[in-house]
Amino acid sequence: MSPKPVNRTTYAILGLLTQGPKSGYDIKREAETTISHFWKESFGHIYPVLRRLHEAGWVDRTTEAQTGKPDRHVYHITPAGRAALQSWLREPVEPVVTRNELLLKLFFGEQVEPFVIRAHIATYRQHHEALLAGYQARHADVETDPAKQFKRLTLLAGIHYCESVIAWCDEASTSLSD
Amino acid sequence: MSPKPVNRTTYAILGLLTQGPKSGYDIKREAETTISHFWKESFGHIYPVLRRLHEAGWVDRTTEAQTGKPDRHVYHITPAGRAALQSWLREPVEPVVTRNELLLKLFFGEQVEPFVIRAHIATYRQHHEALLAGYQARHADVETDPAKQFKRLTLLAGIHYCESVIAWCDEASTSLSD
DNA sequence: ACGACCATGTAAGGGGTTACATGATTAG
DNA sequence: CTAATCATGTAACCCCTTACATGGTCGT
Repeated sequence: MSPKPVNRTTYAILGLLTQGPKSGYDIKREAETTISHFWKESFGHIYPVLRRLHEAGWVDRTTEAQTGKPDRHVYHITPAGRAALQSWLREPVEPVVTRNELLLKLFFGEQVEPFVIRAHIATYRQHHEALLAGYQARHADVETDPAKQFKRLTLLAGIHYCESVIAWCDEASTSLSD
Repeated sequence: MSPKPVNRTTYAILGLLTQGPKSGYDIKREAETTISHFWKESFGHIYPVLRRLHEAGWVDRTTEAQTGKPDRHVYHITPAGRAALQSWLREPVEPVVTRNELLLKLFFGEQVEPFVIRAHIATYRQHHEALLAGYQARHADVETDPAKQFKRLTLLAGIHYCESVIAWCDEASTSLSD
């Protein structure tokens, strides 16, 4: 019940735990299949944060002994954890500027031969086309299920984003070829 | 001429120094007026990095004595620094997943009353509308100057991005009101 | 035989932000 | 009189990733 953990990993984990008890390993897997298009977590951070969540009383822990593997620690969100998550959900979202390395290279593009930047943009476009295809497939899977509305909307955000990137790449390529 | 600095701040600084010699203070100001829509730097990082760039021989430094202020250190990019920048510019851009806190809150939206999420989206939309207006104004300023093509394209990316966010917000709002 | 999956955790280290310390000048 | 601008730098701190350590089972 001591120092409140406050980083964003905290809330990602608490959120995933509202969908059922999970081990650290489960949390990683679940994050990869559900929120990975806008959120990544690593084991090296998940385990220490789970420990702090436990100390803060935001999660309970049960241990399942296993043979040939480390004990499996299963975490359950507590009412205090749920309250902490809700209070975070209600807080306003601070706008942040995301660093974009492609744009940084483009901005200093005059320092290299034009084909270098054109190639970067072509790769960037391809990457976002692949992402888009993935999002569209996953979107189709959840499109008609009203219980998956929130998930659907996060995928829709990805779709819009990729489409805008692709359109920009095309404009930029044209502009750089003149 | 010792340990190569390799972080991204390094290259942002080197890039800005190709446009003329600058002090740490100048670099911060310049970053804010040119690349701030996709890149932020803080003093607490600029000064130590400049020092390492100097030690690596990627920048030269001249000192201007001043009255009532600390000495002004002006940094000039060296040929070695320029080569380092170019080699970085030629390297492929690694795709990264950017954490998006709004989407994380949305994903766990069922944990709070619907109006909470709707309000977050409305704020998000407003914010991106304001950004869009700014980008459009700056884009108009550079639209006809072929020497500012790269800058123009980074602004265009911001415009596309904001438009896609706004369109998504509208779809999401409608979907959440049904 | 080899890799993937299961399962936890630590250690090292980098990258970055914020706050602090100092202080003169100038504009509103 | 207050805030902003100029100007440098340090210290504390957090957040997070990568690599390491360990090792059994299962599929191909």
